[in-house]
Amino acid sequence: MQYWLMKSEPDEVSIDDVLAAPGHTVSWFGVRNYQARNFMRDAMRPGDGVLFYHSSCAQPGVAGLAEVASAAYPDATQFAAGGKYHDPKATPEQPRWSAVDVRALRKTRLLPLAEMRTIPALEDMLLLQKGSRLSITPVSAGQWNAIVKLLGAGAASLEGSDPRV
DNA sequence: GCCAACGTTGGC
DNA sequence: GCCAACGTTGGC
Repeated sequence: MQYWLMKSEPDEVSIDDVLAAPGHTVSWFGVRNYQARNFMRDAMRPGDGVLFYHSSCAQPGVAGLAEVASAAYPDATQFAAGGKYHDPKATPEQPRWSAVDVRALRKTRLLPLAEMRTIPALEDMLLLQKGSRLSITPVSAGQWNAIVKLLGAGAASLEGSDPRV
């Protein structure tokens, strides 16, 4: 079991959007960074915990808890000629980009980026490192537990009695 | 809108 | 393999 932080622009896909989707699940497509792709393709497993982070918005920060809901599969948008995510060098035989399904578990209070920066237990988070821009980053168990604690009782564990919405 | 920082591309 | 140019990210 591993933990991840995944960034989404709420104008595109917010935690509310995922909770409103069928099965509270969406396909995480459109990643076009090799490091982020490698995390999805090589390291993510169904059931991994996900901090759902809102980026490029007025109030950047962790907005909810989610989980990885599938193994990685080829991102279909890479094959769509004329589409925003088209990659002319990708073919169905030799796909370049991967996606996973992500299921929202619950919306939390917003944990602002500025607050995260003040918490000693989080100082090593990749998200907080200078110049870090990766849209998917691994989160340690200690960082996960510290954040879940900050977000309040009931969020303490993904394996809890009923953490789902 | 600004701009620092990073990733990718492509000429050489 | 180097590195300049360009594009993107994302906080502020």
